[in-house]
Amino acid sequence: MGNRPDFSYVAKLMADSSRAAMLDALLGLDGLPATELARKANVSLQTASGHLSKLVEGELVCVEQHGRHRYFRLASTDVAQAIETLTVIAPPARISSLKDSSRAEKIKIARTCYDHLAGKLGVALTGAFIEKGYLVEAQDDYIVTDKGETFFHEFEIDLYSSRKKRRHFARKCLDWSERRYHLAGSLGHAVLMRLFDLNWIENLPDRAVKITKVGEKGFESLGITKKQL
Amino acid sequence: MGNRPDFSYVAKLMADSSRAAMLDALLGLDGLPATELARKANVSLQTASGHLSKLVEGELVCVEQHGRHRYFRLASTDVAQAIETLTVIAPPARISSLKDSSRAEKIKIARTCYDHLAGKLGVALTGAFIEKGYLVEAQDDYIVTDKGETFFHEFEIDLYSSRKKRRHFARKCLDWSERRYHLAGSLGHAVLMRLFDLNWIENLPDRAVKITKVGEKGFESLGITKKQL
DNA sequence: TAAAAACTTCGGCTATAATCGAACTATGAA
DNA sequence: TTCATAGTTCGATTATAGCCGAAGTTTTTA
Repeated sequence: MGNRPDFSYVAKLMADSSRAAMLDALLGLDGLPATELARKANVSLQTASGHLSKLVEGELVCVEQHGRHRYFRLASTDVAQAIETLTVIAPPARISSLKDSSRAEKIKIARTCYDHLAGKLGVALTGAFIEKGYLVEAQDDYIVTDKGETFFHEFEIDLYSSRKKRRHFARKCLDWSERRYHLAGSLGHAVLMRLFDLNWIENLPDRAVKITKVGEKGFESLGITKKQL
Repeated sequence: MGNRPDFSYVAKLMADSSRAAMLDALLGLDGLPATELARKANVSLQTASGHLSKLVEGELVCVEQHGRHRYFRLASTDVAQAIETLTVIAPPARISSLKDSSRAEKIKIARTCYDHLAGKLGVALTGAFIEKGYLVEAQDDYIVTDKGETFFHEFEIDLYSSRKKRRHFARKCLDWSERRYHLAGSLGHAVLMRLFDLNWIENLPDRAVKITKVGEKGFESLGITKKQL
């Protein structure tokens, strides 16, 4: 290898199935304690602790200490992005039961991707924003138009405080199931939070998301029909 | 894990340092025989053969048989993309010598990324195409404008035969050093080939690329100054 | 001040897989 | 038809690292 960063180091950290299960759980945005992550990965607390120190050492994960609790999070959205990009070329999950199959279907329709909306719904919503002229595409980001400023204001999303955040504002993110870009960054996060507030969507297990009755009408008002999903 | 594809399977394939060295070599676009890949990874032919069957089995790599030779390639640009995205969060290569440091610098300025141009130069060139109105951004791709059609024709790139290829035409690709998108796909490839033909750039080791004297003037005519790089 | 909870460290066991020598197959050249 | 080249398969060895039991540290609760 030349003088490029060594990607195999990161790959090694993601390669172990226990660590992968923990990273997967951490894609869920909430900071989780070691006990919870041990449970998700089906290993003892000691084993989990060892894995977590490796992930922290490798800067894939960071810790916040609150008294005797230590909450683990993904270190950056880049880590989430890397996991999603690997998922694009990963072999599809083997479907062993009817229940699995319906779950797999749901997760492709709508899910959260780290801290924003992904799946068919995420892609469709981003498409609708562009269609209506609220967003335009730029190199690595989306740009909010004047029309968009008005819209997001009416949608009760505070663009000012989103922009202030020390992170990308309207980043593009590649989706593993749709292989299309969709809105991420602090604006993507704010949109997701607003959709929960409005009760347009509800959480299902494994980061899948369900569209409520109210949501169906809401998304239709933005030009997204049920058929598209 | 829910019913998502298992990214740890792919990570495991990339985690071994011998396989990583092979994948790294294959980012260089040329199909390479097993003997060559064994040499790059510093392992015996038997070991290399074992690794390569795993990579093929995992669909990260594909083979073309020509008589007793078997040429290995990355299976898709998505694989190259996944490697590049992992590289974004990988720890920087440790710089142990002055020679390493200048090599690391060179590789950030200009290099080939799989089959197209990347690094500062790749990003700057793509930026110039957009600036001059030859390309506009779309969701996952760039679109060639009418002005662009004329330009690429004058630049002696055959858009028709690039479009015909069974692959993305003007895809976006994320760069690990610049963290910016740049032009990939068959058009990105054609541009790279044309730059070699014009003798604007020359190959250095490890996929780094050097701008020639002729190239300096050429890139300047496209509005890319040496300072930008 | 004692006990419980959250987590880490240490040590030994075990399974996985990376490695290469040796033997094998298949293609191409002399 | 014989030899060389390119590559694969098999088997034995070895190193790595994942795993948990046991014991330790620190903080909160009682």
